[in-house]
This record gives sequence, structure tokens and C-alpha cells, in this order.
Amino acid sequence: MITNIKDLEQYEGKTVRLQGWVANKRTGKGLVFLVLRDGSGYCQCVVSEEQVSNETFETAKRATQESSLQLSGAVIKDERQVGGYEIQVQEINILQETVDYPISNKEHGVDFLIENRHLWLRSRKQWAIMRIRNSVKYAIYTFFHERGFIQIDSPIFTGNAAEGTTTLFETDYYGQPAYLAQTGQLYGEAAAMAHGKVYTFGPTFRAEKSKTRRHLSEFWMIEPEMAFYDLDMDMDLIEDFIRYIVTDTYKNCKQELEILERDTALFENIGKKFPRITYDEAVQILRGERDVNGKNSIETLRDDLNEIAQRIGDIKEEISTREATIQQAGVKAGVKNFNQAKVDNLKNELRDLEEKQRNIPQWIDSALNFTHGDDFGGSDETVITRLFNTPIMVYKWPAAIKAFYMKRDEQDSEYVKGVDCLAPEGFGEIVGGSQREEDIDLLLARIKEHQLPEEVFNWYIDLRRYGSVPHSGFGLGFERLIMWLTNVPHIRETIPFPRYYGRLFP
RNA sequence: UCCUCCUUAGCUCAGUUGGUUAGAGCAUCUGACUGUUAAUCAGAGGGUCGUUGGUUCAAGUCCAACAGGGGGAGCCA
Repeated sequence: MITNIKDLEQYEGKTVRLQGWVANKRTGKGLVFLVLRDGSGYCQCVVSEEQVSNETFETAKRATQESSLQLSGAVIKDERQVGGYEIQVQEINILQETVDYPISNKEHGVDFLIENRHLWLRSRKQWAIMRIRNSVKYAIYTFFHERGFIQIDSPIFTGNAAEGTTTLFETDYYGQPAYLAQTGQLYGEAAAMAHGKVYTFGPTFRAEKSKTRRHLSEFWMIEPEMAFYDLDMDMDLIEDFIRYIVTDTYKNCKQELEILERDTALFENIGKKFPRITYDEAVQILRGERDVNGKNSIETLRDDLNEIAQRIGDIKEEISTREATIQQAGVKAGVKNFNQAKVDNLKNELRDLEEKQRNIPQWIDSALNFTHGDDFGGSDETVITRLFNTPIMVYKWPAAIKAFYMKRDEQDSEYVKGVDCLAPEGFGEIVGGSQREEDIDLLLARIKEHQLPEEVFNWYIDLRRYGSVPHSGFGLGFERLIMWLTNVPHIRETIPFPRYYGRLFP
């Protein structure tokens, strides 16, 4: 019988049989340490020359990184180990000896790793990220199921370019043009009129030639839609939803978050009420005209700049000291190499800092000169959310920069009842939502204003023709959410096989 | 589409104002070491410096074009 590594605690002191792959190997005299992974976890397996046959010991020495094997041995409790247990090996049987596995335990560049994504998924951090992705997906289903929502699938082939703004993938659909869906929202609205509360959760496609760490061509979206919900109810739901996901992840993915070295401040602050501010207030905060918790956006940025300049000075000094050491006559090879490695690392850090040093003045400039009525850019969102330690809700947006289906504010018709939820620590937008326009005449007027083809929206307009009700919803980018929770630097790491501009394989 | 940076060993990167035979760490192989956590130490092998053209006595280094990639803007989740 085969045991999973995650279940080892049930077998302390007993002999078990494991199967998996060699994640890492270290050797000592008369000893081989194999770190085995089996998909469920990691476990160090010790092969001692004194305790096994010569044949078994030779086999252990032959086991290279990523070789597949089966082994049996006794389960020993050992607090020092990652899973808390290790195996005293008795027998090993190699299934396949791996030669020249491309990914080592040392650092690699993003491009190389993406090229080897099919193998990279085996790595520890990637393993943790995919498990969190799975856990969050399950939590999303649970959250909505517990609240009486029905999960509804929207089509992937659509005939209309929904909001008319973004570039879509065009394809041939039995001789007529069709587009890969960029949102399921309009279909969600139709389903909400059938079920009351629904949500879609599926892949969406954008053909923008974006090359940034926040964009994918194919990504997953969660889009709830609720009949008889106004904007306030929508915001309440967003807040409950985000808090539920974050809390659930903290509770169920402890080991994974540890592997990823995720700062836990987010999880400790998530119980606090999310501040709700209007777009106008957000603009004041951005321009530095209004402080948040005693912090001013512009001053914070200037402090950052000073700190960076300070650090750059320190690094340059350390580099010249170490280089002087290397230059000295009669320096031992070990000392020389050690210092050279330090210098290389420092130079890398220096490059990152100098990039920031170039960027921050632009951020300050963008913040100070922000024009009321514009949409926030990436840096603006960073500047605002840096001042908060919980997600924030920005609502009441200028109508001109939002989609045609958003309902106008009754008191202030230049604004719409839309909301963006921005994640803290500088992360930026994760949710965009709104109350929808339910009046058929107003909706028709908006479609005209936005110069959208009315014919393709006929079915959508029907929803206002027959029993129209106030309703609201929001959209959440699944990968953005995972990126925020795991704090990985690049969205490409949050999906098993990323698709983005220029990338179709593996 | 625009701005910016990069391309040197299997991987990550040094390589100064152009100047002898191209440098390191990791990985691989050999050896040393009773317990390592990305182990460490000693040694060995491993290169058409992205491609093409130009300047020069001499090009990894300077210039041009092209290709590939990173980051960002726009757009967005």
C-alpha cells in the first residue's frame, strides 16, 4: 500500500511505502538525503549506508534530481523537517533515472522558467501557488453556494463586442465573425432575472498587446449579478466576499503561504471595515490635498525617494569596499568569490532601486497633476492604496470613463453608481462593479451615446422591457486575486499555463 | 502603437577608456566530509559573446539594421 506524504503523521514509528520524485539530494559520507515530493507534500528520506544493503545504497546515490522512485522506510518524528517527519529508508526502487533536469534549485530568469512551465509547475513555490488557486476556487463556490447564488455558465463565443472598447479575439463561426468572450456580465444579468442571485466563473479573453506583470490574454473571471440589489448592497457583498476569501485562505493554506513567505499583515487586518470613499475624495487623497490616517500621498512618495537615495549611497559604498578587498594581493579564492557574489547581488539591487528612483518622480508628477474626470492609472492606484492596510472601495465615478450600462447617480447625473475595490499595500484594482441601468429609455440613450450597435443588444434590452428591476453586480479577476493573496510579482505565475502576448507554448 | 532596458557556458550574471589565451557562482563529472536543509571544500570538462553588415592594425566592447525578450505607457481584470 502506498502512503501520501501529507498523511505521514498517522504512521509515526511504522513502516510506509512512498512514491514520488526527487526534489533535491544531498550526500554525506555514508549518508544520502533525498527530499521526496509526491504531490501531496515534501519529506526528507535518509539512506544510511550502515542500515541498508550495498545495492540499495548505490541506488540512492544514483537517484538524480527529478528521478521517479518508490521507497519504503520507517516514519520518524523530526521537528526540524518541513513536514515534521522524515523517513529512515529501507529499500529504494528507481522507476526512471532523470538526466540533466533543466531547472536547478538556484535562481533562473522568468523567460527560461516560462519556457519550461510544464516542469516549473513541479517547483515548490509553483506547487504552493497552484494549491492556493485551487483552495480559493473552492472557497468562491462555497461562499456563493452558502448565500443561495446559482452558478451560471456564460458562452465563450459571442456575436457582440460587449463594451466596445477592448480588442477581442476574432474567430470564424460557421462563416460569420464571432468573438471570444471578454465578459459574461450581460448573460449574468439575464440569468439574474431568472434566478435572483447568480454568478459566472469562467475564462475570458482580451486581445490587447499588453506586456506587463498584470495582464494575460486568457484569464478567469468571477461575475456575480443580483436582482433587487442597489450599489450599497453590492458593496456590502464585495466586502463580505473579499473578507471570506482572505480569511479562508489564511486558515486553509498555512503551509503554502509559509513556502511563499507571504507577509501576514494582510490577513491580520482583513477583519477591519473597508473604507468607502468617493472618486472625488480619492482624487483629493491622490493629489495630497487630504491625509489618510495621518499619511499624505505626496509626502510618503518623497520619503520613499529619500530612503531609496540613502540606500543607493550605502550600496555603492559597500560595493567599493568589497571590490577593494577583491583587488588586494594574496586574497584567498574563497574570500574573493564570496565578495564577488555579494557585489553581483548588490548591483542587481542597485539596478532595481535606480529604476524606482526614476519612476517615483513620475508618480509624484502624475499624482499632483491628476485631472479630475480622468481614470486612475496604475501608479495612481499604487499611490492611493499604499496609504491603507485594508482593501478600499472607491465609488461614484464620472460617467464619462465608465461603461454604458452603469446607472447614473440620482442626485448627480454626471456620475455613475460604480465601484472599484482596490487592494492595499499598493496592489490596486481587484474588483469592478456597479448598479446597472434598469430603465429601458435611459439604456437605449446610453447605447446611442457610446455609438454601440443596437441590434446586437436587442436581447439585453429585452431584460428592461419585461419586468425590469434594480440590479447590481461586480467582476473579479481571479488571477489578480491570486496574485494579491500570494504576493507573487508576476500574474503569469498564478495560472498553470499562461497565455499572453507572444506566448502560446507550452 | 510608443518609451526604456536587455541578449556572453546548461542556468544566473561580471567583463573598466577597444588591446595577449573569455571570467565567476550554480548545475554536471571526480574526490573529501556521520545529519545535510539552496550543505560545504578541492579539482575537471563546458564558449561561433543573438544575427548581419560597418569603423579599426585590433571589436564581447564602438556604429547601423534586423531578430528575440524584460519592464512600463495606453487599455484593462
